[in-house]
Amino acid sequence: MFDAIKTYYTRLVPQLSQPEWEALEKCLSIRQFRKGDFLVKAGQVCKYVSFINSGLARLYYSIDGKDVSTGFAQQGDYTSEYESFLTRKPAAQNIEALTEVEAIDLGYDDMQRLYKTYPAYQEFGRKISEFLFIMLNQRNTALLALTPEERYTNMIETNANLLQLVPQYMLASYIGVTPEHLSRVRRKLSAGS
Amino acid sequence: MFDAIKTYYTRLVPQLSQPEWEALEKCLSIRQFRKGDFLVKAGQVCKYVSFINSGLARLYYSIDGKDVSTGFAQQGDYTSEYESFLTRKPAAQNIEALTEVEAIDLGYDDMQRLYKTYPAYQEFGRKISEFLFIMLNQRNTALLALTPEERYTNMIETNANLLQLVPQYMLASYIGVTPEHLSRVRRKLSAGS
DNA sequence: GTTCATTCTTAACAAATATCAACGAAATCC
DNA sequence: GGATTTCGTTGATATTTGTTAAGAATGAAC
Repeated sequence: MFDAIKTYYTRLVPQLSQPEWEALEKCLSIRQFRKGDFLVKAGQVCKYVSFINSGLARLYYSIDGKDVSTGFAQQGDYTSEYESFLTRKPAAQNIEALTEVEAIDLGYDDMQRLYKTYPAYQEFGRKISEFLFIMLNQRNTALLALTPEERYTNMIETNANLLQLVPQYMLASYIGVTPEHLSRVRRKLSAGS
Repeated sequence: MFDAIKTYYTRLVPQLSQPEWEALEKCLSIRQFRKGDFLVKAGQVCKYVSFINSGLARLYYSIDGKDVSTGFAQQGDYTSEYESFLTRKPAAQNIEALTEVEAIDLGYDDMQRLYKTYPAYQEFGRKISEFLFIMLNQRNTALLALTPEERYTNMIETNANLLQLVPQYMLASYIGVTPEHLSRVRRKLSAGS
């Protein structure tokens, strides 16, 4: 049931003991989502960090009626509106299931209790936060330092599988342009090669 | 000598014991910078997290010969090219002293040793990482959801002191526009009020 | 297999912002 | 306190990207 998530934890904190793992396991619960369902709705507090056991979800802002995607979570990834989760304030972003999704949730109170009781989970929490910081920072760097065209070719190289799974207009906003403009970028790229 | 930084730590981890504090204190060292000096140079690995004991520093990318400021650290703030510090890879950003700066450094190896030895520092590291994530996420949200004008007025309200201390062209890139454009934004604002 | 909705592409036009260049003001340095 | 550099403003123009609208392609539903 929780094999995949256990692998995830032991990769970050290899010395996790059996009792520690069991304490965590007791806190985990499974939620099922259908395509189009929301794991998190903007405006509501994000109550969980969710491990994606299967399926695909996206994280996005809804601004002036337009979506701006900021990330995608696949099987084996963690996802959360982490700022909301940490601050207990309403989420600015939505998390939506792009396919059927099975998520393994860990709630805020349980997480704080694990932190208090087991130093190993402090370490896990630190490493997760560091990881999320690095991801966000890399995305920022790319948005600042690269052109839309470079960000798109980058994506082809590093996230080829997402190009298959995600509609192009979602990738467009992730890359930081309109769908129309991404279409132009693609045409230009295919002409020049 | 280390009063300010001790306050900083005990605010994040109130239960810090005397031996724990002393273990940290042994790792701290002070560096002095003159205006224009670099605390961190892009291309080199960032070796420290630095507490600003006095003065003002800025964090910025240098892209195509142009600066893009991403943050400012004042007295009482921590600063670091944190992605480089965590990953031990060359920094993408510079940290530059905008005034004389006195910084209290904590090195990577010492930090890892503190993490290993004292759970309290795991907790500190977690909270710092969470904080940095939230800061970065808020900046992202502002860049996505607000106009340059809104970001500027926001800054007036929340960071009034920085407007005094930092040249306008650095604020411009922080806000995400050219200095010329910020100048026009300001003119428009003063006309309309 | 036809219909309907969704997605992608294309083109013409519009808007926001950048670039370039010049000038004036302010601060800094001998 | 004059000279020099740095900084901020302004205007003309250029570029990038967004907007709107239409149609083509794709895929799902019946």
